[in-house]
Amino acid sequence: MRGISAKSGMRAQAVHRALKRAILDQALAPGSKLPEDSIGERLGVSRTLVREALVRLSEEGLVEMRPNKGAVVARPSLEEGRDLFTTRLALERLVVETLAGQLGAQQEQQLLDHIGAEEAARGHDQATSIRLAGEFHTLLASMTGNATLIRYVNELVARSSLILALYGRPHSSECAVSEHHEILAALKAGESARAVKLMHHHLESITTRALLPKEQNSDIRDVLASYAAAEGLAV
Amino acid sequence: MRGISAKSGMRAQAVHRALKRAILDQALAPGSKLPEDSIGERLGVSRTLVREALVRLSEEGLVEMRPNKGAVVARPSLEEGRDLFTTRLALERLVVETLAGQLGAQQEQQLLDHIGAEEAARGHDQATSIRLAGEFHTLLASMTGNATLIRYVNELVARSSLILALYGRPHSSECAVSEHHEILAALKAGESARAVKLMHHHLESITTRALLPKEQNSDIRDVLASYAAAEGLAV
DNA sequence: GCGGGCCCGATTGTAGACAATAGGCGGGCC
DNA sequence: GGCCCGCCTATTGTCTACAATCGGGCCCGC
Repeated sequence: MRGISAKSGMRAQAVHRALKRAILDQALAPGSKLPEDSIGERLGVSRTLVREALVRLSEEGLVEMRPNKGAVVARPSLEEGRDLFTTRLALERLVVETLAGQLGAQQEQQLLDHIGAEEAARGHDQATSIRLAGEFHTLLASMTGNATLIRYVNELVARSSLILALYGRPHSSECAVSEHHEILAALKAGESARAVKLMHHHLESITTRALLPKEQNSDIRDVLASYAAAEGLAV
Repeated sequence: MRGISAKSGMRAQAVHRALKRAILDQALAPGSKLPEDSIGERLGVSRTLVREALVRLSEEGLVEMRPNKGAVVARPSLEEGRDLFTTRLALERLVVETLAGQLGAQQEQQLLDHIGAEEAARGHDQATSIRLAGEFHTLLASMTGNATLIRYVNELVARSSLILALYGRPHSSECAVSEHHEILAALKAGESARAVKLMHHHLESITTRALLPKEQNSDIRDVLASYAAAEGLAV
């Protein structure tokens, strides 16, 4: 079985996408080791291509390459996470400012459809729900037509998944769908300032809802308690 | 002569820096071909390392990799340039908002020193002058301590050099030093809004001073006129 | 028993060989 | 004479082999 099929030149890209998806799906959790041979063997390519993919991913901030020690899925600190959301807000602010009052009918429909899909997935498909929530933001960004902006928003949304995977509560992104709808409404109405305010509130609430619960749980005994219970150990 | 000396693991990075510097110095002009063997031979490394560096540079937007056709120094269109500056403004706005009223004495001195260096270079050393102008912005960004923000501002400043190399008038960045000084003053005074406004004006004036002279000169006859004159052709 | 240094396996770092592709050149066909 | 087609070369795409490095375990001296 060759997971990667296509012709020359596309395979490096395929490896990159495969790893990226695996990371974003949390099939590869933050901190996981990424040995070049194992990956290459599993994907049917040589270390060369795996290496290229890892370099790309490290440039995107999804993977950390430690010299002579191998690559791991990035494990951003909570502070890095907060900084990331701060930066993300600055860029998404530009997105809504650019888009306010400028959406074509087709784009509005596309956004409505997307929100519909989010509502459909809500509650019964956690993984899809989270993915769609992120894609709403990348979809908005893509409508600006600003290549640099699109690229950065994509990167930051992807990295946000890592942050939420590490520090987010379960179910924390559930109630965001209505906020997406409000943002769209403000954009349609051309109310730039309101759209910015809504986006601000939206991202802020993600960080406070999901991130702030920083109960400095660095005591390894507490951390291990639930695992111990799951294994029938330690009372 | 081995331009690259250091020990294992650092050489790929060295190649990357060498190429990046060459591009930013315009020793490698936008559009230049970047053949892997020639570069490797010149730098005393194998194509493997050159390739890794090129991949990194392409992720940073300084190099464009066309499948099976080799890499070239990126040649952003004028529209991409404008979008880039729009995005850059959004991020630098965050920089000054973050920094306003927060600068330590040591940081203020560092910025003053830098502006001093800019003034010293003004007029008689064009290349240095341009480089220092960019570094003022990366220096500001670095003081935020926001890793993501720093990284993106660095990238955009670097790419801005490409844009200015392609579309900028000579001497266009000469009068910017005083604007840097004004921004610093606003930051010291903690006047966030004024700092934002100054930064906005500063970047805007770069784009209008240097970029806007977009006299849709797509008629090849016009484009060639000056070259013809320089060669004593075509009257 | 304990600490430190050496050896060894696993993994990364780098090079060079081989395969595949693009684009130019020349020959042949209209 | 011009156009199309198939070789040919230069260059990229990918692999495999070899060298360097890290971390862990073992042995030894204390």
